[in-house]
Amino acid sequence: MDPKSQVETALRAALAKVAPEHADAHILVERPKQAGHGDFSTNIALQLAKALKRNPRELAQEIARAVPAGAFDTPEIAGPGFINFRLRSGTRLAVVNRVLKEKERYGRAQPGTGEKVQVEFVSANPTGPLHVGHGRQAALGDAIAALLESQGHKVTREFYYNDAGAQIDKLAWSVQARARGKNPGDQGWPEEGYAGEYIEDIAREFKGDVDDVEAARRFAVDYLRREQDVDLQAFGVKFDVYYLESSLYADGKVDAVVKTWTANGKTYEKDGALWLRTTEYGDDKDRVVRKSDGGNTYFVPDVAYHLTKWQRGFKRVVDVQGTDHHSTVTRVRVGLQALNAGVPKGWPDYVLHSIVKVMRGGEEVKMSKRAGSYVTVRDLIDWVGRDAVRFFLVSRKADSEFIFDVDLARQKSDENPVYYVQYAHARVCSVFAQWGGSVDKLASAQLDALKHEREAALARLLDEFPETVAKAATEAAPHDIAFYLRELAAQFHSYYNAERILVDDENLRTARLALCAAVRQTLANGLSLIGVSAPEKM
RNA sequence: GCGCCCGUAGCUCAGCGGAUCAGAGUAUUGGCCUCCGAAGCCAAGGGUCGUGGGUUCGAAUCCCGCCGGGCGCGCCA
Repeated sequence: MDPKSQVETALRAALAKVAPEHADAHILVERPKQAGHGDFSTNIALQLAKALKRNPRELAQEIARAVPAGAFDTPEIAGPGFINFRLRSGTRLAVVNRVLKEKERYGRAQPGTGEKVQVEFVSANPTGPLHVGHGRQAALGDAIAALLESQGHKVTREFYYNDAGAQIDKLAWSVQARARGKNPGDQGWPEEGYAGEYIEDIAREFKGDVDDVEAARRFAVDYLRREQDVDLQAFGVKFDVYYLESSLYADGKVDAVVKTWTANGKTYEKDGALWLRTTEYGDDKDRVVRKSDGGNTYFVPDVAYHLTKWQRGFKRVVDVQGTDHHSTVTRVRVGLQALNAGVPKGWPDYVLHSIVKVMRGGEEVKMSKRAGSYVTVRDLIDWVGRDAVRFFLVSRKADSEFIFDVDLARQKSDENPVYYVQYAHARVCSVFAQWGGSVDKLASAQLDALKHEREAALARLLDEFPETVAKAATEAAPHDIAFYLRELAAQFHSYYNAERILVDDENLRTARLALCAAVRQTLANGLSLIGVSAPEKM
């Protein structure tokens, strides 16, 4: 049993004695930030003081006395009534052996114990190169998928191509116009056409009949999908499923959705259009389903698509999208409800991310040569490298605006958090290279010799990793991992500077090497979750 | 106007199922390499947590108003 569970179990037992009527109360066990407050603490006495009409400190005292002896010293009472636990050194250090035994599995749940889940992200229209917003989605989505996998879930990474809408027509017309030698703004240039340089490339390589819009469309979509794939590959992101919007029409799934709504009595005709009574489900107004010109509005295929997700058996679905699409959240959920297909009310989950601003040389960069009006993922990777892009884009809460400082990310120095973490990993590798012994033997190393507070602090942090990962997975919040890694790297660098690892005393040397190996393993495991490499040399 | 999100140190941001929560990085200043990688470490200064109320023994954290910013409010996707 891990130390935290031991503390929880002991507290539960104490509570049963002191306050049997609250024996099943929720016991919050925290890890105090200040080492002086021990390894764990609980505010349970403060929580129960009122109900029991007791003085919180006295109650805490009584609970503390009732705690069965275990893997920790006698609990202390502090502040208004906190109970602080200090682990015995051996208990605390045991995590080192655990990490070395579990290796890349440390921090992961038993595989195959979870559910079938899906993360949908990027889902860029095939109308141009991927921009930085897609990059943020790719970094977030892939990390969220990895986090869910770490909890034992069977995860499908899915990319949805809107290859059937009006924007594709514009793409085809733009390519056609370029192929005819027209430039943006010329007579005959399509309204709201795509002006980026990449359209010229596509037009140049298009060898088909210029008058055949269908051919131009197919060629352009294929071309851009290939290009996006190349970028995603460079970013290290792989999808399991590419789902084409056009297939929903081909399979009749879009029409089926409209039919079901109508059969369920959820629609009505007005002004020559077909409306869905979304207000029945809390929307602020009803929505048009079929326009007076006969076409569907975009949210019909969206609902049809999400219905397939449900029918494919995904218990949990996370959609990663920009906040500019947040109005679709309600509509997709409501549209699914109106189908009476047994879809739960708040399904699916959404992670909405804010915009990314790219700063370089103190100014915002808005243009890219290739795409014209926006900075591409490829630009970013070319400028700062894949690891830095990944780490940066994942290091903020999704819903906060993100300012990507290109100059900072380029620096190979202490100012750059990516290198800071990777450097910690490389540093351990360097020590092991010098030592030259067998790391495998360290898994069962004796650790009694580790007596410094810095060593205790590292052990505490290592012990915290699994719950950090679990929380990040539940909350779909990869930035927790980035912050954890920074903290672990900081603790390690500090330790490294203060104490020598390769000392003459063999016992101490072995124990310290084991600790370092555990740090390295945990850094590598964390970096892998956010798709960043753990280099042995830099 | 309505809805959602955001407002924490000069700058970029964590913390927000209340207490042991005023934090990190960066910038500034001052130290540390005959010693396992100085891409590192140690130390100092810096914030009435946008603002005004409310709930609570206790609020950056929960509730309401206001101010400031973002995004949505199409028979566009």
